[in-house]
Amino acid sequence: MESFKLKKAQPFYEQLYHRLKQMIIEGELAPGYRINEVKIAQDFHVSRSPVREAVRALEKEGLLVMNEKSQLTVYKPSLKDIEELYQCRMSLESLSVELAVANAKAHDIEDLENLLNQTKAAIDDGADRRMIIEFNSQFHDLILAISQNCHLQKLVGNIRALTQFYRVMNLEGDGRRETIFKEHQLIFDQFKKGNPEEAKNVMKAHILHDMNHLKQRFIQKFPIGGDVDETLSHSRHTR
Amino acid sequence: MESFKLKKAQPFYEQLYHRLKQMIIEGELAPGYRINEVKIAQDFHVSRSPVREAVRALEKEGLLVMNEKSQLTVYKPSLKDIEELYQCRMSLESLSVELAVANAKAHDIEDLENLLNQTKAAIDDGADRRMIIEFNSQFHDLILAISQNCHLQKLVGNIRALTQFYRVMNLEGDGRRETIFKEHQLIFDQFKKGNPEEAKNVMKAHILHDMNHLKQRFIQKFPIGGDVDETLSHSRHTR
DNA sequence: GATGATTTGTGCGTATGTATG
DNA sequence: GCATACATACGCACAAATCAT
Repeated sequence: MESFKLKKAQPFYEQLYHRLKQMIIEGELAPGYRINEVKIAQDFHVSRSPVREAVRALEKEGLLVMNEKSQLTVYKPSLKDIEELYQCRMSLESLSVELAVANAKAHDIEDLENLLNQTKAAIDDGADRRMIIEFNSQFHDLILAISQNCHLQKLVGNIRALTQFYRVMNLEGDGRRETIFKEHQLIFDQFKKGNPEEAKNVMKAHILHDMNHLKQRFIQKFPIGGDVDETLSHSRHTR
Repeated sequence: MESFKLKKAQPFYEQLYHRLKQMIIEGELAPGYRINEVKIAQDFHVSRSPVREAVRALEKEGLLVMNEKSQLTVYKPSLKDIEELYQCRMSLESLSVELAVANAKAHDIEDLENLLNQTKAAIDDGADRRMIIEFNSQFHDLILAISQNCHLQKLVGNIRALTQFYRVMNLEGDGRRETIFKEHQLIFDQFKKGNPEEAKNVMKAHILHDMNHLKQRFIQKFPIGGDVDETLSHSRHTR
């Protein structure tokens, strides 16, 4: 049963879109899980109309997948997806940082520095995983914002939902927090130097490292054929 | 022996999505035009439910824009959009061609060559604009297909709708058909040489040239503030 | 296959909110 | 402001497709 309360502010379909997205990314809706419009509607105490509209949007983002028989299931990560998505990220985010370095005003650089300082403090405090993930995401988002290209932001947004699937896994392993932080620092250095070309290279290397780490973790966790989970598709009879 | 499969009719919301998209790209629905769900539903003799679902999808693609008061209007091109979108294309399609050159099998290279030959023939025949646009798009699409990265294809698809807005304008001007063809040829040369790195550069240059040409045309056509059209918002009383 | 149970697709009524005069 | 017209958001009912037995 779902106890999430709907606020009347945004339209229902909008709120449902965000909430369902969050549920998928956080694993509340397991990969491969079959979605049922009626059940969602009941859980949220709304009709199917807004649910359907939200679902269409999630489909376009790849978080929900529809088969030939109009059945919806939750996105299921795979090794090939990691490779494909991180190739895309390398391409888009290296453009992002290139533009950002070229555009950056003094206060932008300050913002980045503050964010890194906060992150450093959080790491030293042994802050919880969720917070580190959040700070790391913010670093990439801030650069994106500084780059001042709305369409680029949208595109990165389009795959972000899927890449966030992997953010948790990305922190697993020895010294990952520190490694990622150091690489972010390297990117920041190029902001101070005002060198877009080199910033691009460092960003590309950073995302490549993440990708390689993820691929390795993924193979370790799901050695056979890359199938994430077959057992969860039955957890449907909640109601 | 192959069994003959009948296609099941697509759901209305799916068909509406494609049709509306086409209408927007081809200018049947003018930029800035205010969309009315009820009217669309009446025009297509369906109810508002499938219209709403189609509209949500188009919104996510940026072809329809919703303002704070829940009013929908058709996307309106701008100079800044040209720059932003073509920067994104440079990034994504240079990745695309890089991967494609690395992956390309003999038959892929043949396919590309055939396509270029057809294009050449069409240009020499003075074929109609629509056909040239189609061939040029196919060239980029084929490379994308060869690159074998589904997510990359999706991302390019996400901005394609908007860039197609500009494809017509892109052919306007002296010798544009020939110029574009020559640049496609240069890209193809790198396939034969099997040089991904250089293919990338040539592709980037190609899209940059298109962008610069478009910006110039755009300024010529809409000198004041980049506003495409104010007069068309009235052409609604079709029914 | 035939039948009942699910689930998706679609039409339509109504409430709420927004523009217009 | 006020009344009217109109657009959108949502709920609900029924039809069509699919699944299970």
